[in-house]
Amino acid sequence: MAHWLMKSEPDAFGIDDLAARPDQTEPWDGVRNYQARNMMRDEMKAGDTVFFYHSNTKEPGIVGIAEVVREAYPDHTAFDPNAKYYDPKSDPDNPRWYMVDLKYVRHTKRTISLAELKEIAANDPDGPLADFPLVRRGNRLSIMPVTDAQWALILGLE
DNA sequence: GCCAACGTTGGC
DNA sequence: GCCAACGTTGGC
Repeated sequence: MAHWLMKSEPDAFGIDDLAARPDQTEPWDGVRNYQARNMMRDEMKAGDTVFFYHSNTKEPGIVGIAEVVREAYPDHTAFDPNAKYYDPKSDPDNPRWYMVDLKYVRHTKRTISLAELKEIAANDPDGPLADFPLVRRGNRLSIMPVTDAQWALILGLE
């Protein structure tokens, strides 16, 4: 089972919003980045576990865990001219954008902050977090893979 | 709110 | 196919 980290702005859709959804499940629509799309479309499998990350907030960090419950299917919001992430170049017969469904698993016991993860990476340059994209300067990927070692280390910080 | 980093667009 | 301009992300 693979692991992932997915970013969301809590002002737009946070871990509490996911927990409050019917069946605690939400389609992860609006991804308009090819690298992120490719990971969702080609690699994410049902049962994969996900660190839910809050970005663009006072204390950015990992706040919860979710699970992939539906594998990639076309993101229909790209076809809707009234949708926020409408993309006129995405054709229903040849969809450009995909989404998965995420289900809430639990909150982490505390926020595992970006600052803390960066510090660990800096103090252990050969450790599991050394090549974790999240702690790299200028990283803007909204979806990234998490190795087993990274997953275990981060969960151990709770 | 600033701004660095980076992806995308479009002219040539 | 290059690359400047532009838009977005996201930490601080």
